[in-house]
Amino acid sequence: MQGTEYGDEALKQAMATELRERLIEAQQEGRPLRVYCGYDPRKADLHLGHTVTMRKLRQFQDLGHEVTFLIGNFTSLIGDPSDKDKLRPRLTPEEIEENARTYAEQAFRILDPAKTRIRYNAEWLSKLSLADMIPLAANFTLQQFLTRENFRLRWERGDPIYLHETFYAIMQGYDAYMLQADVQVGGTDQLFNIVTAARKIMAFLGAKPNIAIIMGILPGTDGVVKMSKSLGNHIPINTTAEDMYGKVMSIPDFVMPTYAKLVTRWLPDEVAAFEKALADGTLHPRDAKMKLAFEITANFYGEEAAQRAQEAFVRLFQKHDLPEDVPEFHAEAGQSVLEIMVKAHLINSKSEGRRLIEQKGVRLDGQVLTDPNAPLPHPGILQVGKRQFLRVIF
RNA sequence: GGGCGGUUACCCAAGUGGCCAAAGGGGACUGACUGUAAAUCAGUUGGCGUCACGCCUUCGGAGGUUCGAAUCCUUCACCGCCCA
Repeated sequence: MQGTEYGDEALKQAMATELRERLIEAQQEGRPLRVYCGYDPRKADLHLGHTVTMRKLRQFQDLGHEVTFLIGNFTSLIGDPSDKDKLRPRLTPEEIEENARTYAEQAFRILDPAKTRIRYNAEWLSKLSLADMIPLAANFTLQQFLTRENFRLRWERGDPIYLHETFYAIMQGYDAYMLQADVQVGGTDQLFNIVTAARKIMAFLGAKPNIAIIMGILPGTDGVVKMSKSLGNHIPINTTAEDMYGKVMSIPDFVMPTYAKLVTRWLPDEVAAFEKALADGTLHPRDAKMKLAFEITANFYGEEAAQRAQEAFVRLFQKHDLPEDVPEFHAEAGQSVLEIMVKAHLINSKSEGRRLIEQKGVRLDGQVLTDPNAPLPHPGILQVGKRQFLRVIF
């Protein structure tokens, strides 16, 4: 149950007990547990936050259970209650398919492809009729939805709550039923969908309710707010080992334990030891973070790449040396610093470049440049900000 | 259907005729410092230029009033609250 977050001890105990019972039951029936988690492929690029549930699925896989990676190609057409005010462009089936493919591709950096079933919920949801929906919907009251924090807060704030958003939970419950799931994994934002909706619908349709594994939410690089691309605090999966390593190094010290729990392969004992060593000072926070960054990077890019990323990090930020590979740029003699930066896409606008120069953020071979319009005095290594380098040659 | 209120930069949010490229917070970026791209402190955060000065574009869309509009008027779109 490492990294789980039920927000209620009784619920956690109930789920733990039920999981134990279900394990015994499955064993007697000579079958593995059926575990699933659903993902809506609205965006193609995943970040670390998305991998928390995948890691939990992977653990189940490693223990020999049957894992289904459910792609919500139907639910994603309708929309997720969490972002409400943006009009979502309707994705074409081709776009959804493309997103789903890259989604699965990235997910397989964590999941074992050979042991993962991929299903699409349009397979059954698109066939439900209104007549089918009525008895399903009759399991719920508006009051139940309104007690859900997510909706309640919006209700109190006077934010819109659309009618179709209530379908979402019902559809997710139906997914669980169709997959005959023993266990459903999800983030804390899925608590209602999994515990209230899915269990109710499964029971109503005569199946055994699924057991909820509710994972904590991974904070972003700011350490506080949920990781999300639109907030700019995310660590993308499709990047480089160096970038991932560096981004992990930029998280605040206090969230290290959370990261250790949610996005490493470490066992509970190891995490506890890590936490303890940090708390009593036997592990230096910097070394702890390097260990964390190494583990996370190795997980996605392999040990070797993680090693290289770590070396690059030490060279660049601890010893202030140059990175190994510096891109080259052919400048014409007489080109100004600003022009070179724009041409090499180091900056987005000339104003941005001027600001950087004013802030002493641009260096040539270690010398701070002060005049944006002056021609580059000589070829050399141009450093823009902390981490952008360019070998300028004439 | 009626009445009232709202729509501001990456996000949240102030601004009700000129001192508004637009307060504050978050995020992001830069510098100093260091234990690191952490923490802390300071700064920057629409674009362009002949760059301590000027020009252009932006406050939901389109028109209008005015010497001058994010601010006033008309209209359209969307949202909320109350009434039906």
